[in-house]
Amino acid sequence: MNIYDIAKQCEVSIATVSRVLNGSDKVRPATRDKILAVMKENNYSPSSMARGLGTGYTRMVGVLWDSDTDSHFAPAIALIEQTLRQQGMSTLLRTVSATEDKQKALSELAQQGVDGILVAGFGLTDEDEAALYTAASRAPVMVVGANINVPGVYCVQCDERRAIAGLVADLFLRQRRNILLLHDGDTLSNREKVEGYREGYAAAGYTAEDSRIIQVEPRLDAVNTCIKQLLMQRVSFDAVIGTTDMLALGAQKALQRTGLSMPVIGCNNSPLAQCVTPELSSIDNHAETLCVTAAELLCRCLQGEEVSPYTVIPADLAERDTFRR
Amino acid sequence: MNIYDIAKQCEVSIATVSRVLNGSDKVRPATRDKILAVMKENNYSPSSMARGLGTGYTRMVGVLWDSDTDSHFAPAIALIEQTLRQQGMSTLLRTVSATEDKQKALSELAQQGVDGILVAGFGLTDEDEAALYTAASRAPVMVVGANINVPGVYCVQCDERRAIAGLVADLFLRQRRNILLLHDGDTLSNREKVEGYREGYAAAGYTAEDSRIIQVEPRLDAVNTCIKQLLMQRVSFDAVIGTTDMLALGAQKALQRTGLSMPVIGCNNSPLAQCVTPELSSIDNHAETLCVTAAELLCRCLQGEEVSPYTVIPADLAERDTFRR
DNA sequence: CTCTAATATGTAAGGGCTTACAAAGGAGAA
DNA sequence: TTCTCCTTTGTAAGCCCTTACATATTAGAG
Repeated sequence: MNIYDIAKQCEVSIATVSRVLNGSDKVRPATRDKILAVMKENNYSPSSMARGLGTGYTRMVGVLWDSDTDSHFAPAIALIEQTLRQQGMSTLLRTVSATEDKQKALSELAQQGVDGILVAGFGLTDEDEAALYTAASRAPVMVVGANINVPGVYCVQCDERRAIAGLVADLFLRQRRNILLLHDGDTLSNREKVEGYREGYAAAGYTAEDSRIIQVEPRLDAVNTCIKQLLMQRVSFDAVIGTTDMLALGAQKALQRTGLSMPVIGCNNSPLAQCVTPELSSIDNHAETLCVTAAELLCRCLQGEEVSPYTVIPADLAERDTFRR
Repeated sequence: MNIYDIAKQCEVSIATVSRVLNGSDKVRPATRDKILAVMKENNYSPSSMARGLGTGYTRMVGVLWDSDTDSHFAPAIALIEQTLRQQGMSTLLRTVSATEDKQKALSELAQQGVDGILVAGFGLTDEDEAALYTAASRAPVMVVGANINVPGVYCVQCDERRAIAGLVADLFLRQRRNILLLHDGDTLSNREKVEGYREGYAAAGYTAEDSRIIQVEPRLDAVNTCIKQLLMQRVSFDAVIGTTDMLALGAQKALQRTGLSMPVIGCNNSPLAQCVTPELSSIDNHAETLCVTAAELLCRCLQGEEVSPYTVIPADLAERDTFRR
């Protein structure tokens, strides 16, 4: 069943059918109704392929998704899909693991003919900028949760740097001066968090010590080992910030086992944080808002609207059991 | 840059270029090499739209994903995408929330022109069978985690029914005769679990009481309220099985608050289970294996291979803190 | 009842690829 | 050298739409 069949049944030309398909207003209502009726009757739906060929647009957005991210990201990707769908866009999903080549993923996605690209939940590093640039020359690229200054690349980010700086200030007020910062690698996003941490120290007139900025694998057991080692090495600390909830949680569990108690704060405010006992405090990066905003802005961009290349939304702290102590 | 440009640069016809593109063996090696070189040089990639139009295949699989599922499903969807990609297929993601019309989602997906459909993490009910049937008439449908007897619909399932029956038997051996079963609705999958539960009772010569089969919203607070109510109503139980980890976890937390301790077992063995203290026991449905198998079978099916309409893999129990007590 | 100006519809040319069929080229045999 | 018979390449007809442009219809004005 194609557009010709419909046209024939309605005794009109395919152009008229096509107009109806595209919501053109230059069709007499009676004609339109008849065509719509016949379409429905025959359960006709136009070939997205042919349409794509004709217009040059696939109405698909490629979503690049870091599959190693905290699983809290699952709802986020659903939100992205829903938002895109509301704007008439489909979601072509492409996952990338930490060990995979992000650049390759990006270029493959660009070659798939998507109209736009959304990069989400991603530990982007400097090296990825080139790939982003190339991809952006094919289709607008929207990055969630990082700040990348590349033409054609748009960013939506949550101000976690400031949030962490504020958190450090707060801890200082409570005489916590040796704050451990756990992160999971040199990504753009982590780098901002480290900056925030340093800013917090600087604002209080201190200098953050590198020995308390620790990189660790994002697995509970790795964090456990790490904390134990630090204790053995007599590295002193009186509070822990993790750049993800997973890291903070690992630390919390490790401390719990050794009978220690101190403020432990994670990032992302994932569902995990509320599931555990004691409940984990976490910096809320409003992943939902971030994702929805990103998807919406991308769609606007695709519709030819002028869109700001950088959008920030504020973060805040979800204070729970592991905060005041 | 299109196939004509490449053809011109190589001084061959587009047919030859197309043959190279499709890996036909009827091209002289020298010609092939030259064409490949020019393609690479120009960073050419064929239009998937045009290809789709030509062949009738989009090389896309529509993945229908229940966005309300436990977020443990996130890794699963990544696995699906990766498996499909290995087979040369792209993933068109479509999420559906509990309140949305699954049938509509299914038919929209079918109309998008995907070559196959994979239904995952889904609380399917009887009513969805019709939609599955319709969708299956357009493209093969693969359902993960349910057993649906509809032509054109393939299923891959984990034998949770048997696993739960076994679990109940085990609890009986430990003199637990009043096992609470928490589920989150009348889905095909839950129904099987309930059946398993009943089977377990029956095998021991008892009859399961409906008063201990409780439906509850899949939220921690709802479960908490539910358990409290049950205790107030003096419904006696000496063990809890949840059809998801979330449910079991909610029960565990509620019991903990009231100072009670008994075996609590969830389903799905999500990462959550190991993150909490005490660690949650869970029936492992091997979601990863399930997903990979489903994706692979679907691809085989798309390649015209004969595929069994129903595949089962065994479940087993991850025994943790909340099991032996 | 014309004539003009909208408005509604039709025609046909792409868009970039696949593929059946036709044609040309080359190798080996006679 | 000429004649088959493969092998390699080319031609052209789709695939199903969109859309610029041409044409037909209609409404309103005169």
